Amino acid sequence: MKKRVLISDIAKALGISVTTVSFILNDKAKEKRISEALTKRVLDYVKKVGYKPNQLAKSLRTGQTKILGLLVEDIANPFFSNVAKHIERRAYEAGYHIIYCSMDNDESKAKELIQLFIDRQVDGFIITPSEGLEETISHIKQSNIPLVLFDRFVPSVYTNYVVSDNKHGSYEATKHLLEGQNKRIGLISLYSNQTQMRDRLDGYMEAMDEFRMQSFIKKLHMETPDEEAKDQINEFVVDNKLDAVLFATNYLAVKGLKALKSCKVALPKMVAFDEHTLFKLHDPSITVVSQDIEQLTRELIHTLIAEIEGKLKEPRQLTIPCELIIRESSISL
Amino acid sequence: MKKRVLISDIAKALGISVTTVSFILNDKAKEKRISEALTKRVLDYVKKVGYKPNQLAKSLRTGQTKILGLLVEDIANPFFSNVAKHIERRAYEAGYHIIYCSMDNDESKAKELIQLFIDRQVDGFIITPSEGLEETISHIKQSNIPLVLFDRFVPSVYTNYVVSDNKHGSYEATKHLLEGQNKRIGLISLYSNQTQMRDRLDGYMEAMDEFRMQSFIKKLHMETPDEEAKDQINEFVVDNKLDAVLFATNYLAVKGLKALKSCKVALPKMVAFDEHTLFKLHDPSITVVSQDIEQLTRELIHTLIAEIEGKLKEPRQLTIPCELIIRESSISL
DNA sequence: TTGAAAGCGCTAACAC
DNA sequence: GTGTTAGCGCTTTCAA
Repeated sequence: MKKRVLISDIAKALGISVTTVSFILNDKAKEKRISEALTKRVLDYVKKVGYKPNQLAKSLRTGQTKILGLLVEDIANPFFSNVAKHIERRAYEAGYHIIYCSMDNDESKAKELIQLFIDRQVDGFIITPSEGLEETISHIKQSNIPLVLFDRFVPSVYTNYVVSDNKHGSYEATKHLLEGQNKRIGLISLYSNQTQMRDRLDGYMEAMDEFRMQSFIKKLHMETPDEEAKDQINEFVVDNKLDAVLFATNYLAVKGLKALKSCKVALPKMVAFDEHTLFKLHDPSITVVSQDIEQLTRELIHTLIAEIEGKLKEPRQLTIPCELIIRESSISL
Repeated sequence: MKKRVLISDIAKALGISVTTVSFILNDKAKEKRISEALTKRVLDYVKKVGYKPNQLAKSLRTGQTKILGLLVEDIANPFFSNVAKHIERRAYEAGYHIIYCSMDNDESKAKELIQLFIDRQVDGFIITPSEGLEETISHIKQSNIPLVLFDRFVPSVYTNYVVSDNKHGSYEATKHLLEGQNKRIGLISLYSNQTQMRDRLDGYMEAMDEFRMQSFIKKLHMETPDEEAKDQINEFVVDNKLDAVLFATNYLAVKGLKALKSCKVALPKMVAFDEHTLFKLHDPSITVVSQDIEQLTRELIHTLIAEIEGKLKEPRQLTIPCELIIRESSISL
C-alpha cells in the first residue's frame, strides 16, 4: 500500500509552496495570476503521482462535504428506488454523493437519522416528509441547511419542494373512468394527512362532483396486515358494487390486485398511482397515473444545488404534471 | 441558528481540559481512571447543551469515517433495492452509514466511483463486482481497505464474499422441472463470466446431465434492446419446442414473460432466479429460486464489520442456500 | 487523574 | 505571483 501523497509533498517536490499548489488545484490559478507554465507543471505532476486531495481535511476546512442526505419513505418501493437511481446519477454529475436511508414510516427513526445527517454535515437534504416530521423539517430549515422536499410537502414550512401534480393526475384518472361509463367508482387510499394523498383525494372528488356521482372512499392504515387489507378491499369493492377503483398508490394497487384475485369476482376497472413493473405485464395491464421521474429528479437536484450555492432568493416550489397512461385495466374490451 | 458547541467550550465551561472531556466522551473514563463524579458532570453537561462531536474532525483525526460504500449493479432492480434496504438498516444499527451508487454495467464509471469512494475514505466496501473490475477489486484489496463482495465474486482475488448457492439453486430448479415430466428444458441466461451466471449454468447442466436430457441454452447480451430480446426469446422457445424454461435472472424472466405473451403460444413452464413483486401476482404465479436476503445481508455486514475491526484473520467466503419457491408456473394444473 | 500540545491535511488571509 | 502560517475540531502522546 503506497503512502498517500500530500499537497505538501507536491510543493516540496516542485520547490514551491503549498498555497500555490492549492490555488492551482482549486482553479484559482488565473484569479491569483499564477503563470501558465507553473500551473501546467503542477497539474502534470499531480496527474503523474496520482494525487487526490483528502476530502475530509478539505471538508473540515471548507465546511462543504459534497454529500447530500436522501431520506425516502422506503427505498425498496420501486418508485423510490427509481427516484434514488436518478438522483444519485445527477448528484454524481454535479460532484456530489448521496448518503441515504429509508424512514419506514418510523417517526423517531426519521428524526434520529436527520440529526445524524446534520452531524455528518451533509450539504443538503432531500426528504419525502412522512407524518410527524413538521418540526424536524422546520428545524432543518431554521438551521439554514439546504433542503428540498419531494413527493409531498409540509404546508406549514415555507421551503423548496418538487412534487407531482397529484390533484390533476387524480382528476384525469377519475374522469377517464367516468367517461368510460363507469358509475360507481371508488377510491382506495390511506389514512394520511400527507399532501400527495390529500391531493389525490381532492382530484378524485372534483371529478366525481363534476359528473354528479356518488363517491366511495376507503382508507386503510399503513400498518394494516396484508390479510386484513385484503378483506377490507374485497368488502369495499363487492359491497359497494363498484365498477371501477382508483388506487392512491402503487402498493395499494398491488394489494388490491392480490385481494381481488383471491375472491372470484370479475376485476373492476382500475387505475393506480405510480408505475410498477408489475403493471405493464399484468393481465390485464394496469392503467396508471405516472410521475415524471426524469423531470422530478432534474428539478430536485437543480433546486438543491442552486440553494447550496446560494443562488436561490426564495423557496422554489414546483409542481410537475403527471401523465395518465391508459392500459387495459381501465377500458372496456 | 445557534452556534455549534465545541469540545473546548465544554472544557472551558466546566473548568477542565479538553483531554478529559474527550476521554469521557470516548468511553475511556475508567481506563483513564477519571472520577465518576467528574464523568457524570461532563456527561450531564454534554446532554444539556446537546453537544455533538464534529464527525469530520473526528474522522480526519482517527481515519475512520463510519461510512460504508455500497456499489450495486442497479439500485432500481428490486433485488438490489431490497438488499440495499436491509444493508442500510443493519449498518445503521452498527453505527455506520451507507453511501451508494449504481454501476449500471459501466466499467469506467464503476472504477471512477470506487476511486471516489476511496478518496472519501470509506471504512469499507460492499460491491457486486461487474465484468472488468478484477483489477480494481484487487487494488482495493491491496490497499487493505475492508471489502466484501456480494452476489458474485472474483475468483482471481482472494477476499471476503457472501453469495447464494446459485449452482445448487439452479440444480434444484431444473430438477424440479425435470421431475414435472418436462423433457425439453431451456436456460435463458446472459453472456457473462460472472460467477453467479456461471454457477446457474452449471447447476442447470448438472441436472440435465443427470437426467440424460439435451440442454438448450440461449444467452443474451445485457444491452440487447427489449424488442430484439423479445424476438430472440420467442424464437428460442418456439423453434426448440421447449416445454419449460429456466431464467437466470428476474429481469430476464420479466423480458421473457413480455415476449411470450406477445406471441400467442401457450406459456411454457417456467422458473426464474430472484424474487420480483410481479412473480407472486402474475397469472400464473411464477416459481422462483429465491435468495435469502435476510441472511445474506446479515452475514455481509457482519463480515465487513469484523474485517474493519481487524477481527478477521482470513477472508470469509460464504455461500448461503437458496430456496425454491414453487408456484403455478412450473407445475401441471 | 488531568492538562498541554502536537498533529490529521487542507484552505486562504495576510505578508512580501 | 508566491510563501508563511493560522486555523477547521478532534484525539492522543507525553508530561506532570
